[in-house]
This record gives sequence, structure tokens and C-alpha cells, in this order.
Amino acid sequence: MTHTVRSPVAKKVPTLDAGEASALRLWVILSRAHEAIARHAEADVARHGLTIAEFGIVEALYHVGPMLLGELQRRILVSSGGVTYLVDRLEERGLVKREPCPSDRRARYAALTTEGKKLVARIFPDHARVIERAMSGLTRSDRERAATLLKSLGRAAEALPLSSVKE
Amino acid sequence: MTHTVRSPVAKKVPTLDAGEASALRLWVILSRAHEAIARHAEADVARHGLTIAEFGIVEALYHVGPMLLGELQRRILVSSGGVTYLVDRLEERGLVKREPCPSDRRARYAALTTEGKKLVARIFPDHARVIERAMSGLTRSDRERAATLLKSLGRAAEALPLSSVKE
DNA sequence: TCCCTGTATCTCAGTACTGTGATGCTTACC
DNA sequence: GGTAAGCATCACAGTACTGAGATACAGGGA
Repeated sequence: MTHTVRSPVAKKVPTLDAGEASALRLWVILSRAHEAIARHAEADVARHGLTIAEFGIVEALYHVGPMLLGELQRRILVSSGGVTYLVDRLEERGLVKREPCPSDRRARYAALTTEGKKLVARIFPDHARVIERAMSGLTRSDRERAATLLKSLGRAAEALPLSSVKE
Repeated sequence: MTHTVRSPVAKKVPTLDAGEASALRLWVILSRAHEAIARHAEADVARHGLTIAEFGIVEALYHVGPMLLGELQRRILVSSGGVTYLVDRLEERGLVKREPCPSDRRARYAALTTEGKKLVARIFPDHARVIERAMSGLTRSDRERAATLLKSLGRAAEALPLSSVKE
């Protein structure tokens, strides 16, 4: 994914125009930046026995209140089986409980238990500090510039259908 | 991770200063953007029976030439067991072969087979187009702006030691 | 020469999911 | 009022890795 190619086979990819080159380069850099930040986030939540996805759930429930499992699924971007699995695990640990939805008997809420609320209240401030520290490579205004750009990028990519199978 | 909080428990996190808020917000946006692009990349390489990590390996070998397994590991950011696993799989499919390193008998090179080279030559141009399409939310100059910002972000985060265990 | 420390790769059990398909409840339309 | 269609949830097999140790070699010093 180097785009200043120095290899003997470089001539074989002459079809790379400047737009493609900038896209590939950004893809590599985006991946590495995400990976680097994710490592910090993971290491932090792992200290409390949580994965990133599990933390995403309890944090969402903490800040939004009880949510339908389907809402959680869309929010933290996991598969349908994934939410079930994650909520099962959090329920076993006594951090989350399931509750019936009065208006739709198909659906169920996930909500934090008292213990779950205490846990999030205890670890969230530290987590925020860890993320800020991990992001210390950018000033606050650069973070906002980056956020603006990445928001456009993400929104467009989410809206775009995956390129269909050709073979 | 909403930072304009609307929940009944919002008062419980008053310790979030503006720097932390911008960092958390960027973390969410970065994750979603990465996830959205990654879906396109995955869907594309999956058409050829490859994962992103496997594609990363053959692409690196294509553009750089034979590499030590350790070099590959650092380049595509997987664990040591991961490189072994990935190269094993690519070797089984006849895309990659291992070769001894003359100067160090512990080390081994991975190199593309003829078939591997043909595969990359065939799929890389399409892949570049898929990535560019996935990135169509940003103009070329915005991509470069984003790349500059993310490079700083990633470099700093990689250099920073993971926050140590406190309990 | 013989350690001793460091590095490269491999092994393997374990993990955190994903994807497919089934099930049960609800709503909409005949 | 029956039946089909649509969601939300669940069960389970499969997958792509990770992480911790084991093994083999390297290189410098006593």
C-alpha cells in the first residue's frame, strides 16, 4: 500500500490514478490510526473485564437509559447474534438486565442494574481520560477538523451499497 | 458516547471537559468511518476468498517483494501467531511460499508464487477502485487533509505506552 | 568454549465475535 | 377472521484471529 512504489513490479500498476492513490493512502492511515487508538481503549476497558463492544453497550445504556436490543445493535454496530451474546454475558455478570417492552411484546429492553450503573460511573471518567491521552497527537481544534472530515467520509461510505459480486 | 447528553443520568458525568469531549466524539466518528470503509474493503476482497489481513500480506509482497515474516507482522499489525496462521493459509492455497533466509536461520521469507502474483495483478486495480468509491465522501484534497491529521493522530497514539494497570 | 540475553518463528488453546437459519409475536391485507 | 408478511430475538456452528508459552538460532562477553 506504499504509493511511492519502489519495487521491481511497480510498472504493473500504472493504472493507479491520483484519486485512487489518495484513497488507498488514506485507507492505510485511517486503519493504523484506528488500530492505535483502539489498542488504548481496549487496554483500558480490559482492566475492568470488558471488551470494547461490552463497554459500548453499558456506556450507551448509562447515557441514554434502557434501550431495545435492536437499538443497541444499530448503535454499536454488531450483528443480531452479537447483541444477544453480549447482553447474555453482561447479564451473567449482573451488570445488565432484560425487561419486557409494554408496547410491543416482541421486543425487550436492556437496562443497567444498580451494579452496572455503579461500574460505569466508576470507570467512565478514567476512560475519557485514556481516550484523550491517546488523542494527544491532535490539538482540540484539529480533532474537530478531523471529526468533520471523517463524518463526511463515514456517512458517504455507509450510504453506499457494497459493490456487488462480479464473479 | 453521545456528548450532547439527554438522559436522566447526565448530571453524573459533569467531569467531562471540552478536551475529553472532543476526543470521545472523534473516537466514535473514527470508529464508524473505519468500520464503514472496512466493510467495502472486506466485501471486495471476500469476492476472491481473502480476508483483509490476507490481502494485506499478498499486496505487501507484491509491491515490496519477499519479506521476512516479522516485517510482515509489523506491517499489517497482527500478532506473531497471526502471521504464521495467515501465511499458512496463503501457502495452502498456493499463493505464497516460504523461503529460508541465508543470513539468519531463524528467519524465513514469505514470497508470492507465480499464481499469487497473477492474483494480485488481477484484483488490485479493482480493489483500488472500490476503495476510491468508498471514499467518495471526500474530495481528493480533503482526503489529503484527513490523511495528514490522522497520521499525526496515529503516530502519537502508537508511540504512547498503553496506560498501565491500576487495579 | 560456554553461557546468557535477545530475537524469529511456531504451536495451540481460547476468545469474541459473525452469519445463517429458526421461532415467536405482531401487523396488514385480503 | 384467517393468512401472509415483517420484525425482534435466539441458537448454533463456524471463523479469524490473539496471547502465552515453546523452540531454535544469533551474537556478544567471560
